[in-house]
This record gives sequence, structure tokens and C-alpha cells, in this order.
Amino acid sequence: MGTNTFTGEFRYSIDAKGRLNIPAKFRKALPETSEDTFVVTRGGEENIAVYSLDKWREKEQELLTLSSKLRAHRAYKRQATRFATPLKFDSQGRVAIPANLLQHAGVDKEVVIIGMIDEIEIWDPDILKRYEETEFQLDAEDIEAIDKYTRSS
Amino acid sequence: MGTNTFTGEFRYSIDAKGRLNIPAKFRKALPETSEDTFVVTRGGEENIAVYSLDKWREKEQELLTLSSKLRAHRAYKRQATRFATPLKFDSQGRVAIPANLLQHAGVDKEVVIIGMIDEIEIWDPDILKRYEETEFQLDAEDIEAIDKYTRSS
DNA sequence: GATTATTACCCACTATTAACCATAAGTTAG
DNA sequence: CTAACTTATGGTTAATAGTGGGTAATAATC
Repeated sequence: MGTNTFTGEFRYSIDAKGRLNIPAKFRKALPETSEDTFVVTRGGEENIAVYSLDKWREKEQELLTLSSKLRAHRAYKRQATRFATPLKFDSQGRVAIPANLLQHAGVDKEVVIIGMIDEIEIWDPDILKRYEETEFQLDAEDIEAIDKYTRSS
Repeated sequence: MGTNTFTGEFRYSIDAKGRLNIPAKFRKALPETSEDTFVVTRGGEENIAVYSLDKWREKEQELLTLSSKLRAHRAYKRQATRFATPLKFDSQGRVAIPANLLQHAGVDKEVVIIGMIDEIEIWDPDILKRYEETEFQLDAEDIEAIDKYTRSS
């Protein structure tokens, strides 16, 4: 079956019970070891980030190397985990997104779902449009820095 | 059964008898060898730290490597253990948190419970908010140090 | 040893969540 | 072109979770 990465953009809606359908294409892209489970959390912007359970386990492993003795380490670990929730999708392919995440992303009913290779973003359509006009803009300097970064990896 | 780590944030309340419900999700994440038991103690901040019995045993092992000859080691070991109390939860999943810990965390009734992978934190909502605005903030330098730390592990 | 306070053990209620069933629109296959 | 299947969406029922209170057992105090 096709690629096992998340690509493309979809416009779905959340029903009265807070359930959101995950595009079939994305569900099929989940590895077997993720056990029909996505992990949702706060995204970097005013949105919701979604990972496969596998990807999340990787993140956890990294966080576990931090020291519980150091304040900065605790703060980082706390911020990374306090909003994270594993969600198994039901027989129809839907997950129930926690209310506090919906609120953080300013989502009410309509939603844009964006595939970003190894992660997924969920946006409120209006907020997304606002960001497109401002924060998403990159100048030549940004592009140059990114080019440098990718070459050094 | 799903993931066996603690993630997410919950807002619960302590009842008139001083009992606090542990989120079902966290109880299920407890390994069999922890025998329905959490260990509570003072957290690094103005909060209460909660560990699985297994995790606490690990911490004890670490403390045993310290030297009883060195003053600082004795002080650290003393501070880490004098407030630690193992608590078995009742048939409804609740534990009775010792009064001195509640006082230390400034908790009266309302409580925020935060999952941090291999440990749990209990906060007073107002105090948590205060810390969010100050101590939780990390600057670029902190982040860089953490990135370095995880990469070297 | 009697009295009081504290802790453990049940039972009960309600709201939320999860499991189940159903359908209409759209796709794919024969 | 039609039949079988998939997909997105809606609703209903059953189970679980969180909370509150009562009673018996235990511990502490006088």
C-alpha cells in the first residue's frame, strides 16, 4: 500500500460529541506498532499537533534522558507532556479530541487537517488563513539558513 | 493495554475526607509490580511529586550510591526520603494525601494533576498559573543546553 | 478501660466516555 | 452500468469514571 507518510490537506468537521474523523489515508499510513493510536498535543502555533504512537514513543525516550534534578529539564519535560494524550480511533476511524486542546487551537466545528510527513496539524480554518498571511511568510534570510541547516545534516 | 506512561493534564478535587482520585488512565499505567501503590513526596517546586512504587524503588537505589560521609549527600538523601509516603489506592481509585504534603503544595480543594511520563505532579491551580508565568519560561540558552544534553545521551 | 478521633471499607449517584449500530454519499470493481 | 465496498457522519446504548456519603474497624487520648 502507498506511502507511509502524512501528506495533503483535508477539510473535515467535528461532530456534537467532539469526535473528529482522521482521513483514511492517514490511518492507513500508521505503522502496525502504533496500534490504531495517535497522540495529540499542543502544536507550536495556535493549533493541534498529532503524532503516531511510534513517533511519540521516540519523543518520550528522549525526554526520559533528562534529569529530574534540574529545574530547566523538569520545565521542558512538563511542557512537552502535560497536554499530550494518546487517542485510539473507533471503528469508524474517529478520535475524541480533548476540550482543552480544541480551545487552545480555537476550533469550534470546521477543521483543516494538514499532513506534514511525520506529523499532522489540525487548524481552525480562519486562524490558519490569518497565519498564512503573516507568520508563514519567510524572507530570503530564513531560506538561506534552512538551506545551510539541511546541508549540514 | 495502551501506553504505560503518564501523560496529559487533569483537574480534580479533594473531598472533605482528604481523598484525591488518581486519574483512571494513570492507575492503568501502573505496572503490576507496583501493587496498586503510588509513592508521594515533595516535588522540586511548590508541588507534590508522585511515582509508581517501581520508580520509587529505582530512586532508592540511586540514593544508596551516595556517601554517608559527605554532608551534602546526607542532606540530599534526607530531603529526598523524609517526606516520601507509599499510598495504596482504595477500590474507587483514591488516595489520602498526607496533610503536610498538601500544605507544602498550598493545596486546599482544587487540584491540577500533570502526567510527566515516569512521574506525576500535583499542583494547586493558582500556584501553577503563577509558575507558568515565571519559572516555567525557558530562554534560548536553556533549550540549547537541553538539546545538547539529550544528544549526548 | 472508656471515649474520641482517624482511617479503612462499602454502597450509591451522575456525568462522561466508549462501544455499537445505522446511513448516505462517494469509489472501485466486475 | 450496476453491485460491492469504503468513507464520512449521525445517533443510541452500555460501561466506566469521578464524586459524595455512611458505617465498621483501628488508633490515639484521657
